[in-house]
Amino acid sequence: MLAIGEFSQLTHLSVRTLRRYHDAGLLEPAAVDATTGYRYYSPDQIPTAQVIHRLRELDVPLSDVQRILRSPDPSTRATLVADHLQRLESELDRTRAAVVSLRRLLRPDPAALDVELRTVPATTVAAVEDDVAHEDVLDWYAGAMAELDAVVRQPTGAPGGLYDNALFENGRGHLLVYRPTAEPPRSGRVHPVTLPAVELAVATHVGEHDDIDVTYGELGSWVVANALAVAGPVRETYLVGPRDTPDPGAWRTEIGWPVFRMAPPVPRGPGAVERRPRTS
Amino acid sequence: MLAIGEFSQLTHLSVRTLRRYHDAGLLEPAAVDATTGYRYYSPDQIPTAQVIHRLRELDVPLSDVQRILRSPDPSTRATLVADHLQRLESELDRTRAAVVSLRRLLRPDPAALDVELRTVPATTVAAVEDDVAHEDVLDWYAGAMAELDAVVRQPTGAPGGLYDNALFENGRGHLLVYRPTAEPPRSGRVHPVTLPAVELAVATHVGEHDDIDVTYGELGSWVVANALAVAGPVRETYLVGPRDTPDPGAWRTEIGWPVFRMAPPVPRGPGAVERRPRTS
DNA sequence: GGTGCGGCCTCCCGATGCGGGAGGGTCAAG
DNA sequence: CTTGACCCTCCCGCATCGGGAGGCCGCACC
Repeated sequence: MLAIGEFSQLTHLSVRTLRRYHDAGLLEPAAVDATTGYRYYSPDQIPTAQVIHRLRELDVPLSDVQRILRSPDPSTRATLVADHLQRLESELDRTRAAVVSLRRLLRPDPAALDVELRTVPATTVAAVEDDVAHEDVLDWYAGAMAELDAVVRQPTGAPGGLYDNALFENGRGHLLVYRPTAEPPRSGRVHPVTLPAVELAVATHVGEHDDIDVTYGELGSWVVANALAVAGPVRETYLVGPRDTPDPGAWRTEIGWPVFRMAPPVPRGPGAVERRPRTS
Repeated sequence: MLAIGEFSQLTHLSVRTLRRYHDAGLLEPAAVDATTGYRYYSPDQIPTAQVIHRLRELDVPLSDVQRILRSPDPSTRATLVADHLQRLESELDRTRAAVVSLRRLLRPDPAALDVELRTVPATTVAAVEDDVAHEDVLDWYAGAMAELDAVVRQPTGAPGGLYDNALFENGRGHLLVYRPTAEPPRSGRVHPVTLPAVELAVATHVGEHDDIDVTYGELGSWVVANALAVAGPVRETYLVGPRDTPDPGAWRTEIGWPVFRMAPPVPRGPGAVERRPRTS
């Protein structure tokens, strides 16, 4: 039996941390003196303590560590651990993207962005839509696009998506991906949707999506500078993407921000009702 | 001028977060209405907001973000950013090591560790020592070893180190690295030190140090199982290391834990004083 | 000019995981 | 028994984010 200080030396976990893990039910001492409250650990607990230590180094939350330790058979355990490693991978991707994006932001003199104002008529397309949380977007997108591809046989244009602004503001929002086709089918999650007519401020993003936020920002600046206001979900159109060519440098994504001309500060005739709608 | 909600849409930062960044002095709105407290942002602030967003994605603390933004010339800025990328790199290393170590811990049936009890006489060696914080250990070690190598011309044995237990318990502790030699010189930080005689429980760790903590734990179990107690700083001896061969699989590190035989629970004669010292 | 609702404000609290420190009991060498 | 290291509990602070309450503001609409 080991006092907490000795156990601390053997496991390289601080005494404080060991007490916390006890309170959290993560690593119960083999014995606790009922009168003094002294914790005593068994040498058998060293491996467990080390597993906890390593998982914490991987930023696995304590609750998940507990779940891993509680799972009795090694295969469940291995699965849970593998899930976390997966999470680490995707975090790494995110980090990589942030670095790319940051580089572009800090570049001394960025090239001016080409923005085009385009009037888009209402269109009926085959679509998949859902309310999705920010962190699930990539997975959801992959699934939805795959389903669209499987169902839509004869697309008449590039695929695209509509992304609710609330997605970024509140962490979740309404997403819609679509593929234009002559006779939009109804199958599984796929169903016909009529996209409303809008006026779009359109810019084209070149390359991977790592730094697409920068293009978003530049487009946003342009919109504001031209006395327009944002109205409704952003539209992305995937002109050239990974499905078309493996070369990321050739990818082209159109970003279209629905805009409304701000009402000029002059008296208007009774019929000329053109208001800036609420941005929802 | 943009209200906070519009600015939020353009930058993909939540309204709450924008307010926090204002309070923190990170991103001051271009104008604040004195009577209502309404924040108004200029489109020029979009790039700044995005830089903040990206830096935060890289887990740069707000205070450092502020420092980066406040630094006027781009080269200082680039240096600060590069420092953080450096930090990310080393974190990545740490993560990789944790994964390796975890794999070994979760291996179904680990091979039993060979432990040897060895009596080591007092030795005078050339040493560099210091109080070092946990996170600085690797850098300190590299510098100290380099200095030793430069000064000690004719080593008579493998290099080694003594590592205070407090290093792991409290996050900082006393470190000493040494090289045995016939006439320990005194030069710069290098000076002669007499290592006290100890009885060591010795195990050999094979390969990189990623999972050396696991070996530590197994050695610790052995020590406790054999009714010994830890006394004093751990000793590592680098029998074969990166300086000897580039093949990590051939590296050999001896871990020696100073131990004291626990006093048997029988009355002792007056001269037979053999006590378990306090572990400090 | 009034109304309604969405946007904005401030302030407080919780989660997370770690450490610092106060105040006091326990253990074992001498 | 004394002494000093060790252990206990409890409270607070850190950083960053989100939730929610309670209330003012502004703008489209009538």
